Amino acid sequence: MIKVILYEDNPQLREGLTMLISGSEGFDVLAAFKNCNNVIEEVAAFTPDVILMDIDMPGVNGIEGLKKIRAVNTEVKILMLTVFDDNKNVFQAISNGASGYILKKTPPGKLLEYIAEAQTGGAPMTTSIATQVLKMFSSMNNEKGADYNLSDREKQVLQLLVEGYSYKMIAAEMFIAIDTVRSHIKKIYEKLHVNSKSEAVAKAFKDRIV
Amino acid sequence: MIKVILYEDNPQLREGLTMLISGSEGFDVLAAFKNCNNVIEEVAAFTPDVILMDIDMPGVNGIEGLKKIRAVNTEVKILMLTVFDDNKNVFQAISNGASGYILKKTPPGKLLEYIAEAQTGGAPMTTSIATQVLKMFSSMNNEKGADYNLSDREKQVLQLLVEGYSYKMIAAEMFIAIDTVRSHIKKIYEKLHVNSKSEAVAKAFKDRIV
DNA sequence: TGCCGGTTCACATTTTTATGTGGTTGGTGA
DNA sequence: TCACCAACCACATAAAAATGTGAACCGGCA
Repeated sequence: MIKVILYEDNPQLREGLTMLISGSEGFDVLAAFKNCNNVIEEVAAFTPDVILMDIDMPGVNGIEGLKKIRAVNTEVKILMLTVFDDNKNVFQAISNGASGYILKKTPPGKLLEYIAEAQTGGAPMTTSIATQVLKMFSSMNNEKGADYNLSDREKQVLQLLVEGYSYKMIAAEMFIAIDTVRSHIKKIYEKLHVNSKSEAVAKAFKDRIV
Repeated sequence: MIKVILYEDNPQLREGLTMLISGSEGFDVLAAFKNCNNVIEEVAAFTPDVILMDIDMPGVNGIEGLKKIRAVNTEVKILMLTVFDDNKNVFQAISNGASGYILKKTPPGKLLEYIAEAQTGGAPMTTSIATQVLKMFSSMNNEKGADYNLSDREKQVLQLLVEGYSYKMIAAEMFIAIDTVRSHIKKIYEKLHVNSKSEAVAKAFKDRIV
């Protein structure tokens, strides 16, 4: 028996979901609330397996509710429920430890399936959500394009600079003279269009050269 | 009719998948290859809707194949296929524009469903993969914890350091004497446990102080 | 009230960086 | 073969940064 509690401000939907879930074999709705004002106490009292959390609620919204719960409980599964596959909310939800993110228009059968998946540790999401998540990821990491034509040796020097090595230490590490380190760094600065160590380090981080 | 091409080095699996997919209503396997050596030409020649790409292939592996395709074609759907829900590969795949990521042990029915979902723009993934993706996301954004008790003024100085300002420029920017800048920076170094500008900058980036 | 931390400034010294101007070697490609 | 460039090294000088010591002012807090 999977124990569920429910946060949803719309009375019709709250009733509907409760009936749907409680009426299904293997599921039980312990309680349903119309806001997150006492979410911590309620979760502690009912110890549910899965929480269905509407995002668009007046007062304390679902994301806030999620944060509150996760601050004290990292175990319980929390499924975020929303009408929109809104970019910002998706990001907020999953970076705050939501177990899954599903649309309200999900058909009843799928919904139950998702709850069950969440309970066993899966991360159910509708494919439209998954698409968003993937897009966010790929937009985040792809832009490493410019490597500024740094040579291998120059990259190595830059790497050590980033790790806080002084010229002397780099020379020792790379078995070359300190003056050679200097000339490498001079070239690096030219290629990166900077003129100080810290700028080079910052640029290395920003442009993900390292 | 969904047009599929297939990259898989294992002959049995290649044959099996081909038969499964081609034998299903609405699906057709145009071709199946055992490596990615000519992936660009092949994709251009067959113009498939969906590509099934094994990750663990000798020679040019699936991730490389993915990159090659995405370099010239951002439209075709590419489903990555693997035996492991390996963290690094998942990350690599989705940040390089994979349309979905599924395990080989996925049952045949589900597999066809996933291909169809991919074709219509969804992002199919098994729940175990989705869990990984979510974990990656939340681990990425949550850790800003340590702010090292920097005072407001110290944060401001650090901010300017990161942007490549010299002591002199910081003094001018903040309307204080250069010696004051020095003492701020000294304190910053103490709090961050570093002893050079570039280390401080690197730490600021790593720990997301800025 | 006295102490603490943040902020401000000053002076002095050493170390590190930045810049300039050279040079040698070895491999690559026209 | 010759030009080019990465990688190596040297010497010199100016600028910047790191370190040390000391001190004044202010606000909050015990």
